[in-house]
Amino acid sequence: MQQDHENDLPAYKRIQNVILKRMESGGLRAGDAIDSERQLAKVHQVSLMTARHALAGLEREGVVVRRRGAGTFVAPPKIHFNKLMSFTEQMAVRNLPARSKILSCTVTEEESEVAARLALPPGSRLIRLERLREGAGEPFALETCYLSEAEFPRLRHAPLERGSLFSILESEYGLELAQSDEEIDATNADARTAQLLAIGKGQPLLRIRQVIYSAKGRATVYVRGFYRSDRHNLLIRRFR
Amino acid sequence: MQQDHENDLPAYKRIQNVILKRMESGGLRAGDAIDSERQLAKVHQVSLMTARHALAGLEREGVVVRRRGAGTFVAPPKIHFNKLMSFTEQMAVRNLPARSKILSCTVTEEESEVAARLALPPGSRLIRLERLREGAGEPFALETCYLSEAEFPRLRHAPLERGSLFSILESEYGLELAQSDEEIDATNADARTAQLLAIGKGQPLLRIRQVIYSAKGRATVYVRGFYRSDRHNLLIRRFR
DNA sequence: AAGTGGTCTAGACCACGGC
DNA sequence: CCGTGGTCTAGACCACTTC
Repeated sequence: MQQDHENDLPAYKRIQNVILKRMESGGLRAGDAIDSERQLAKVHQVSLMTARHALAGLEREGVVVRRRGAGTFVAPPKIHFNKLMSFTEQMAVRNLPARSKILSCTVTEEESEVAARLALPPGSRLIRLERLREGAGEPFALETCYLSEAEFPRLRHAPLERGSLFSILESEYGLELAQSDEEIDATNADARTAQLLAIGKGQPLLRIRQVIYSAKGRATVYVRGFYRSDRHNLLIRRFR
Repeated sequence: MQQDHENDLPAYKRIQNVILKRMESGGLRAGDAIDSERQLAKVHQVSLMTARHALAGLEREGVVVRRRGAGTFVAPPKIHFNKLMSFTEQMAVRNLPARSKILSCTVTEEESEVAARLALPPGSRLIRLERLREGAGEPFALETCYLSEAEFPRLRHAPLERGSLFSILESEYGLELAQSDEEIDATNADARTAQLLAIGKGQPLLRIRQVIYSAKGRATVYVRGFYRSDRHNLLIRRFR
């Protein structure tokens, strides 16, 4: 007997899922003890190394803390540092209602610099989507994102007003987003941006230019955003 | 026979060290194949699981890439994203000469908000060090950092003009810096800051407020910095 | 002393990659 | 096809924490 039985997941992942589900459902709270390796091995009918593998994976992801001699415990609620999240998700964390107004959605062939950042030849046809982001009824940010039209042909006619772009990419195109590299600086609002964001001209803005990569390492989306610095705060964690 | 022989390191760490040493010495370059699990097991006289454990650890740290069916390879040189670096170190990466002008170095008891961020009681005596950072002869940033005077009594009389604060803390006080949490937004330069940074009043600045933690998890340094956005670009990597 | 995680063994079969 | 990493077994001893 070996490997999976009921479905095609490896045993260690099944164990992880059981634990994760118990945490989501509230059965396990921060600080609570998780079943020990030996208990898990017995309950799930696997060897000790497999139970260990499951817990080690959860520890690497930060959802669990292991203390020798003591046990394995649910990690304290993690603040989402350096997490790539859609605007919708960011607002959800803050418990704010999110809305997006689509200002334009066109195809351009003349943004060669953006094309280069997406590793596409100059002159490539790019979907250019400009959106005004609102949280709690207040304008929050002005975001322009670019994607290859060849790669996402139907996207222009998708219900972009409703769901987030991230979720459409993930569900409709099976795209798995993995990471983003971002370039951050400060600028002053020009007249149009100021008007859209309902602030005075010359007010300071955070400018974030990000290249979002898929799990396969492909540069997939380019986003340039201007964020009201009185409404938005970037939180970053760095390591030595 | 089991566990270590020649020294008190676990076998999997000894294997890792052998590989790391071979990479440092140039014997292994980016893209080169590492010995397979089975080879390592045979060479180091350990079981397959132990050799696997060694490679899995190296992969987690990003020094190695594993491809099923193909092998394990030295990872491409990693660009240092989200790395906590001193100003001096940042300049060194860019090959720019770094200089700092100390504007003031005093003790304050009235910065209760900063004290709170360092987990000190309000009214604590704090060293307050204000420095103008210059790179390539141009003013770059205005940084004010705070430390507990009780914890670093001699620091005020250290040669701060010369070495970086980081290196003094690490060498003189044996302090091991581990991470920093940073809050980033944009502001406009006020009159004094503008003059010091040699820019026009109202020009956009990146404001970074960071709490630097020691390896023991203790909040040790608080830094508030204003960075010329025309000279400085923040690079960040986020993960999904 | 009892229980925990950390390390380790000596094998096994599977899925995948490159030739 | 053969070699690779991925998963897994059924145990073992050690170091540590908690009681």
